Amino acid sequence: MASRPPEGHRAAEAQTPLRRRPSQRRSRERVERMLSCAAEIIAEKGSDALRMSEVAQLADVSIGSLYQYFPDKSAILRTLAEHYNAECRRCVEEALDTAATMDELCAAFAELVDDYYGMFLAEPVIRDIRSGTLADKALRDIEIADSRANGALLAKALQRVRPGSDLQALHTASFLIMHLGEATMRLAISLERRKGDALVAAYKRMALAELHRG
Amino acid sequence: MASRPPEGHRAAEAQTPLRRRPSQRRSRERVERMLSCAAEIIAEKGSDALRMSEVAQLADVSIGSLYQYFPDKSAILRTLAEHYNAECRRCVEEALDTAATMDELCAAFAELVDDYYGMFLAEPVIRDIRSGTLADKALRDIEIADSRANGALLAKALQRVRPGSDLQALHTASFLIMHLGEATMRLAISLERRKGDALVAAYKRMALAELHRG
DNA sequence: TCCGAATATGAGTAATGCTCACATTGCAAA
DNA sequence: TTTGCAATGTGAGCATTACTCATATTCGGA
Repeated sequence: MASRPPEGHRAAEAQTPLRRRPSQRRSRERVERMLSCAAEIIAEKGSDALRMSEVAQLADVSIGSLYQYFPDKSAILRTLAEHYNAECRRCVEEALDTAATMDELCAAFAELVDDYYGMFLAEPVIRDIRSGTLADKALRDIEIADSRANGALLAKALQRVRPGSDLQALHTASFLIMHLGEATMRLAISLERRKGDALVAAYKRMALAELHRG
Repeated sequence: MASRPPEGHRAAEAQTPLRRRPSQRRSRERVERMLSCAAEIIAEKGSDALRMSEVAQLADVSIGSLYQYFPDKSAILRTLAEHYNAECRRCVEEALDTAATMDELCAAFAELVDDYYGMFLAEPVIRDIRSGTLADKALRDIEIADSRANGALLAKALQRVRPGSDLQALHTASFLIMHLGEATMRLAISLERRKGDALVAAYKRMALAELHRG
């Protein structure tokens, strides 16, 4: 057949969900358009209602072109998810990296939780993609990897602030705290606002207590 | 095997997902067969790979008959989920209702977590249906309702053991603890065994600390 | 200007959830 | 027993949708 995926240059290259890497400007812009149109549709109707044909139509692109770059529907969701996760990770890193004492770290974490919650409330696409309303194994794996990455950042900060802790235990606890944070957000946004707020507050208390204990 | 969902006697009975209630013996047995065959397929290949045509074939029933009772595919999953949830709820109730002191309650809770984890590990159908690998809004709602019900049981026990607490806060915390317990299980079973065990242990510590604090 | 590679196209295929018009069976009253 | 109606059973076929592929077009550089 054709020359297929970008003949792997570096072995370590994380596999892009893209089937074909757009090299010319035209195609790069088209891929951008496909993604933003997909996000638009998700924001409006939810990812369950995402139809490949509709993405193509809205992006003014043929279905064939869509599949030229995205091997399947899930690849679009994955690309969007990874995009948003990378953004969030930067926030987490920035928030936690500056804390020098335990108290500062706890304050930073508390603020981070609120920011995260605010983002879930404000961003329909994030809300939808992470809402677990997805039948996508790959998406779940991405989410777990994201929790793990955020957990690593938290563990690093904890170790800096209170050295000498058991590293293994630190990573486990941090991973869990981050993952349960996401679970809490997902649950909270599916409830009426007041109850959601209360849940997030309860989670914050629980997580902070765990941080203090170590 | 079992005798169907509780034949709705009370008006408050939640609406069965069944489209039509089988009244004659033949049809009752057929519906049983449909459900157990569906469970069998899920155990073998996962609910993603569940095909209505395959359920019908395995249960030796026509597709038309399947749809005579289950309005759609999701209804099968919902029925199974509610069945398992009811079973679990009975365990939770039994475990928590006998505790008379705070220490007893904590011990009961700790044992409950282990039992729950064991069940997730042992039951492929539960594992699959609750694994979030589902694109089903209705399923999510059922799961949330389940957390809420289990949370109510925990709140009741807490109030008995340590009266005079803020009821509202108690319910919020209990709901969250139960829901995060499920989130932890789901995460744990998708990891290698050792790491899963460590996560569950970490969750247990966190939850017990929260119980003690109140 | 011209060629090979990159890119674009959309009619067509396959898989599958679900419907519906009709057939069969069970039950009870006549 | 017969009869009639409701409950139950059937499966060919419809509708939707993810995805393919043979072909056409465009781009970039020689």
